[in-house]
Amino acid sequence: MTHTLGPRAAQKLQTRQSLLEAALRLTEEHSLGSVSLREVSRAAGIVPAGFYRHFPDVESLGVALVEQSLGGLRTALRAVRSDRTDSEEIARRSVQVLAREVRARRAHFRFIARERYGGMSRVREAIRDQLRLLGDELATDLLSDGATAATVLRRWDDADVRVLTSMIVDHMISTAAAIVDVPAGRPAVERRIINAASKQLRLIIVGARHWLDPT
Amino acid sequence: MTHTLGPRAAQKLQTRQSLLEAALRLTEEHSLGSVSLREVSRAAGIVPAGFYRHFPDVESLGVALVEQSLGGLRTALRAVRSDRTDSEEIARRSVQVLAREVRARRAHFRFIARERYGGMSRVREAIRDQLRLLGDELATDLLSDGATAATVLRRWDDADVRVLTSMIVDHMISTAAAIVDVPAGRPAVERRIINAASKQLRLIIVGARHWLDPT
DNA sequence: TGTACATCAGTGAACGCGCGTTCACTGATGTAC
DNA sequence: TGTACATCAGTGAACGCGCGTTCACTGATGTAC
Repeated sequence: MTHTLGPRAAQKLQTRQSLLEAALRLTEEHSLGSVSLREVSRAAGIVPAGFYRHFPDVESLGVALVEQSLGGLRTALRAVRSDRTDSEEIARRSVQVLAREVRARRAHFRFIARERYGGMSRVREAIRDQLRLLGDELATDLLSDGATAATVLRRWDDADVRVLTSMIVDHMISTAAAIVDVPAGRPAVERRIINAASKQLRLIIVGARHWLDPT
Repeated sequence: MTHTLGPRAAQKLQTRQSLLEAALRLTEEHSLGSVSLREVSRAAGIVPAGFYRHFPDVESLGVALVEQSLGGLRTALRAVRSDRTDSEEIARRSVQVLAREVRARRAHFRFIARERYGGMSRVREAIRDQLRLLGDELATDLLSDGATAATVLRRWDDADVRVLTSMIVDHMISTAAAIVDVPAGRPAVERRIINAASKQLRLIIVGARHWLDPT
């Protein structure tokens, strides 16, 4: 059985969370690579030496942050696709969920966009792994029995399906990056981006539908 | 008239170039934000104080690097599209040119991919501006008289054309980022990425062709 | 329940180091005559 | 062409500062009996 945490363990968890949140906040300005261990510790309200009780270095904290961020997104997207309708509908709603998630956890996505290519190597790796998982899950769902998309996609070979899903995932992350870059308080710009993203995703789907017989 | 540079000005230009190249080399490891003025100067073979004869700070050097990198890509792509054939052909050759450019100036593209979202704010801005120009140029070319694509695209409104071209540009940069991330000496992986990228670009084109009458 | 000892999250001081920036300088190149 | 002065790319030393890491520590929480 998982027995309740004692006060000590609970406090430790809370401090750990403070460190993660502090890093997220500091990452809005620069990338994680230029955030110092002392800065994070200070922002989390502990002394620098205390940092080592939680992570061996800032990069490891970054890896934890990736898992927290993209793990959450995966959960949210799984929920959308679970009650499945046709692929257009899934697409439209996926963008909606993405936009909602991005708004709700803007800092997390800014972090992912920042670090995806710009970050420290283990952080980049962690992101790549999580995005691969996202693509795999999407492929499974698209090929599953219930979805209408399956009737088209079942004629594709597996490699092509993965090409498609990784394109969709890429598009998702680019969209998140673009939304996150919108200066605060410019909802019109944000709406334009979301609009464009929906169109682009629909364009991908139209392309997929006509892939095997382009005329 | 532009008269030949004296030895002094020529030497200055050469040092400036050394600084840019040094920054590019150092950027293969970390992002520019965590490269120090002293590191760059050292790598370029001058004393730290000498740096200020060329740039007020590392960020400004970054902006110069963006212009050098993406300016070159724009020139190369303009050449591809100038002898125009049908859009499918343009697409295929664009990916080829991109792949060739990326191989030829790998460090430049790693830099762009790194800094696009992860970098310092003025560098990000410079990249955004250059990519917007790339998208504009592509839109102009696609709508121009000679291209077959024009017969389809002329029925689109301008905003939709820009949605399409920015999608293509995004795809291009993602592809470059992916290629650059390939560990050296894994040509098979690189070929797989280029292959996938070509398919994805073709899928975009198929989608565009059927955009106005899906079914 | 009470006691004696173990654990360990967080402390506070100390260290050596590379950083960005300043400054007065040097000496080769450039310019005016 | 030669001379006298101006320019300015690069020098070298110095500064104060925040950094990552180490260490012995404290005192609240946890555990065994």
